[in-house]
Amino acid sequence: MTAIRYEHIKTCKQTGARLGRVHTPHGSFDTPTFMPVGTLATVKTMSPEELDQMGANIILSNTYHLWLRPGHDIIKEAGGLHKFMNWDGAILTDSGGFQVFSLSDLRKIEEEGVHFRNHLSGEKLFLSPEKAMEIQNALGSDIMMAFDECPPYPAEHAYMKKSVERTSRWAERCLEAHDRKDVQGLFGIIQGGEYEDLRKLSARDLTSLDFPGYAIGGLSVGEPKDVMNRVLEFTTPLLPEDKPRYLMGVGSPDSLIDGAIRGVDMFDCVLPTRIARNGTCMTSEGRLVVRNAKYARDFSPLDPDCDCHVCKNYSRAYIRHLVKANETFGFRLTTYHNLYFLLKLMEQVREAIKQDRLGDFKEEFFEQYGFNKPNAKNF
RNA sequence: GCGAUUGUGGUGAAGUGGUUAACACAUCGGAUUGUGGUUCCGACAUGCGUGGGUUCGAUCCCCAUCAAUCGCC
Repeated sequence: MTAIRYEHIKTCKQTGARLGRVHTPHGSFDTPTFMPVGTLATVKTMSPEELDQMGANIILSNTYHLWLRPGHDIIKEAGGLHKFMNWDGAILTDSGGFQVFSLSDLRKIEEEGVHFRNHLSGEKLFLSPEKAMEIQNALGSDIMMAFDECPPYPAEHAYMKKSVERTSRWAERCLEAHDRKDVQGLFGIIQGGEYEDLRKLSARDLTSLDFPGYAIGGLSVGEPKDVMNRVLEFTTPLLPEDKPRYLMGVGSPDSLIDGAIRGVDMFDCVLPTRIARNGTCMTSEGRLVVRNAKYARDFSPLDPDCDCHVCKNYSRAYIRHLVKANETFGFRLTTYHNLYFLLKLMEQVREAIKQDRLGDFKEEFFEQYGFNKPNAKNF
């Protein structure tokens, strides 16, 4: 019995995008989907009730951060992460592989694992495939991620090859160490940077291990958009059609659509929540920096086309005031709206796939959002 | 009325007889993609209360004047 099962519903005739449903021990969710990020066992500023209200049914949390604080032993004692944070939907945990590279300046990679420093205390730590599995088993997430290496962009082919091979060996060790396969599914992570031969190598290694799902890692690490799209184009066809595909760390509206078109089912990103805390919102007419002075007397909603709780009840002027004054409620409003915006976008993407018109939808959306303008912002 | 002290950008405040007058906050922009909630980067005083004077040169020295604060009548 496997914890995670992918149900393919249909493929968009116009683009090849997939409509599907993923079943987990904590409910099912329709794909393509976006997963809000809750690093420290909370999607910053949002309550689980609000996440539920906005339509989220899977969130991401973090092995690395929860290991350091409060400690996975405490969460295990609480009865697992779901009970600990009072979230009954699905949870995916990142393995800590990325954090070791993004948060720590001192790190040393060995075959056994990675030595690095705790970004909070400076204490020396060691993370390995076995340790990452032990922590995620203790957390009890529905989807666990393999411990991988995420090299920076750009990286030399020679280095990338070594890294990919090591990540494959680590993936095998993860599978070996994971001992709750009946209630937690472990996803493998395809690496290989921008190199087609290495993506092939990585995909071949990992698919031979038969994971219940596959992630594409090493993208959205600073490479241009066209590189990401090209890599996706030659990587998703290497993955089995009966398993979910997860593009890690991607969350700008255009990338979500471009990813879905290339066969991706799941996405996660800190972008909507992070920019929300700095007063930037995603709207159907593009990015809106609500803290800008021009909104001081603008009593219209963030997005006139949005039917979320925030847009129905609060004005730009009010939200700007709260954000400028550093009021928590302001961050809550912008965060709620941004997450709703992306969840709604994915709903529209699914509907477009259903109607075999995702290509048309992309055109319309890009036009309205402003991605087609010469000096278009990234998101 | 007398005495003392102080007058530097929106605010609080450094500072020196000599190129671009610190810094902080506020303000105004920008950034942000497997999380930095109090993050990062930029912009922002042609002028140092006002008027004279000394000097090659004054925000910094001198005089006058105005203002504020404190104290005394």
